[in-house]
Amino acid sequence: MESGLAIKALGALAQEQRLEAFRRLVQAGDGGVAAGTLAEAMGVPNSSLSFHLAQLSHAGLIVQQRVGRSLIYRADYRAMNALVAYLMENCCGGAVCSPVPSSIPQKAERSAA
Amino acid sequence: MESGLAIKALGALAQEQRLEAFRRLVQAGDGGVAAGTLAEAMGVPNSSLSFHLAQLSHAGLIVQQRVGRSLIYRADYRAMNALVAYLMENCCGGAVCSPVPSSIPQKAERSAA
DNA sequence: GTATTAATTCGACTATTATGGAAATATGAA
DNA sequence: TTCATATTTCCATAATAGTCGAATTAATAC
Repeated sequence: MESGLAIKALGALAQEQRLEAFRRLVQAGDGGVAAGTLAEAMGVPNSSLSFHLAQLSHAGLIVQQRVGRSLIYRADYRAMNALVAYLMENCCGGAVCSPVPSSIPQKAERSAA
Repeated sequence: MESGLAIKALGALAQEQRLEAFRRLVQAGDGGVAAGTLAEAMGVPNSSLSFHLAQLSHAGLIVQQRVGRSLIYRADYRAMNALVAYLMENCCGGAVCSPVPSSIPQKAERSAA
């Protein structure tokens, strides 16, 4: 991933409503969510959410698909993977950034405290 | 990591100069870099870089330490770890986000000791 | 065709962020 | 103390981002 795209993706996620919207889309999985449904669930005006979805979309983090009158949005996991990979490669000293998802029992905390 | 802090960290990295500054600090490792040295290396006015360093600092991604007349800045790897972990847990479907950046040359020089 | 539903784009506004020179603060040296 | 260095804070300004009602486009149904 190129740094300009990473910056766009980071900026897209760096906002309360957008982060929440993205999280909901991730949770919704492959089925995705229609724009209006999402706006109502979040208690945000349609036009505001539309603005935020456009930003996420422009950053490549979500994709849209028209189904009848609705526009279904879905998280693009590959883009998210690419972003996480970028951060680990470029911002974690080139070494392992100890990714450790919480479900895995942890052996020991390193010197950290 | 709490979502408010994640948003701050994401926002801190979502800017060209700040992302570059952070990357340079990561590369510099434990020795850190003085503010002025970094500003000159990046070709950015001192006052501008100071503003950006303050943002990174406020987001918890870097720390500062005075050494004589200089202020040395260092990347805080734990904060970065926490951010990556947050993204993987909350924005990758709760499952593995297939991080695997294949072969990274392990640099081995880090606080682990 | 008109009406209804779903969503976006427009427009006007407010708020936040970024920029960089000048002034202020902090340290160390003569 | 006075001078030089290192960096921040202040200030004014420019630029970008966020908000949301109203107008517009798109699809479907009657």
